[in-house]
Amino acid sequence: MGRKKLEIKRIENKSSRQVTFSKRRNGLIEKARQLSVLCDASVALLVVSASGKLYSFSSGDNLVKILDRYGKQHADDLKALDLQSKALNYGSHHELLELVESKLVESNVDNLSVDSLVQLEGHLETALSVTRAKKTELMLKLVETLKAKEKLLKEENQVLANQMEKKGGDAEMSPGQISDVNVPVTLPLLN
Amino acid sequence: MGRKKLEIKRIENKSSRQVTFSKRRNGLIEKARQLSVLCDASVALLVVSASGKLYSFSSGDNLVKILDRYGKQHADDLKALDLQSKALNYGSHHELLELVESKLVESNVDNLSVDSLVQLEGHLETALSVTRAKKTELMLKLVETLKAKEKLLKEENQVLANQMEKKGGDAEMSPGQISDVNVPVTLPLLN
DNA sequence: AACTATTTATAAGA
DNA sequence: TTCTTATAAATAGTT
Repeated sequence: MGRKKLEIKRIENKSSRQVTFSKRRNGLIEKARQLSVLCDASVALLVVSASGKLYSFSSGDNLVKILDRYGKQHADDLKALDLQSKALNYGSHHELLELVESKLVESNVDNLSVDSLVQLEGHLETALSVTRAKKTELMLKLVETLKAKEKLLKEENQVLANQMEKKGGDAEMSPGQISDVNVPVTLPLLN
Repeated sequence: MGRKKLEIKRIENKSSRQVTFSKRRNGLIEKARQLSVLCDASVALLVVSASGKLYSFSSGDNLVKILDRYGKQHADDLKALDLQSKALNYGSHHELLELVESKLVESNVDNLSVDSLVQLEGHLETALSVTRAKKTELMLKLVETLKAKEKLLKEENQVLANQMEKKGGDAEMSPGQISDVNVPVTLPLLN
């Protein structure tokens, strides 16, 4: 739907690929929203760019908003615990379960229809997917931050080493020895 | 994009809502496919109709195809075990984990970049969501089947009761007493 | 399911 | 990125 008909195959030019990605992603998300509103459907959409950035839409707005805040908390925890993600995963599932339980209690389980349970399950699946993807995004950011820090520290180290050299003296330190904070990044594949 | 501009709010007329759902769902899935191809992005789309039917798209075709077959196996198991889904859930996760492990071994983990791991995680998330939703769909079908069976049996029961009545005699059976197979359907909310 | 008048999305260009 | 605009695509209402 543009000036020319576009073949559906990978766009080789990088910048036009990015522009198209941005435009079509927005369009897709808007279409997903419209479908969920118009037809009363449960819709979940996850888009991960080639560079690992997450964009998502979910019709389960309430839960997702809760999980957005939750995701921020998660980010802070990750920073605090420095990638000790295992415990956090259990934590997150636990919290989510509590949330679900309270939801079920407040709506009087026994009177729920199979249909509404199925719908709830759909929302939960979505919320879980979004949470996991968000976690990945946050971890990526964290990794980038750490890499940036590492780079700065190495530069500082280099400067210091040069200063030592000027002063002269033994017991020199090779650059990178102290500041080499190559964090062992073990991504949890399944939560 | 039709004869008239349509407000984005729930379509009240049921049949036009269904028609619109069908059209827009197809459109959305096609758009999702195009985005993933054109821009080399990982896209997952789940749509659940108000009646609980699942439609999905995922750019991780390989895994999803495997999981489609896997879903059929799952269906057979469900039938065999008569809704003893708890054990099956563990089974499914276990099998999926094995699949992942073999994938990782065959591609030599140590050489994988963070990016490709992230991409793999995305695919797995999708696959898991699809599996869970498919499971729900299958369970719904199973429930429908059982309800249909129940109805047939009740009718048969009624016929038999009438025949008994004609013959005359004591020790009659009230209809529905034997054939009342109301299965306690406890849907597992989180797998 | 098709058709078709319109609206919408978007490719290219600025 | 953002805006503009010519054109392709999607789809609302109709048959």
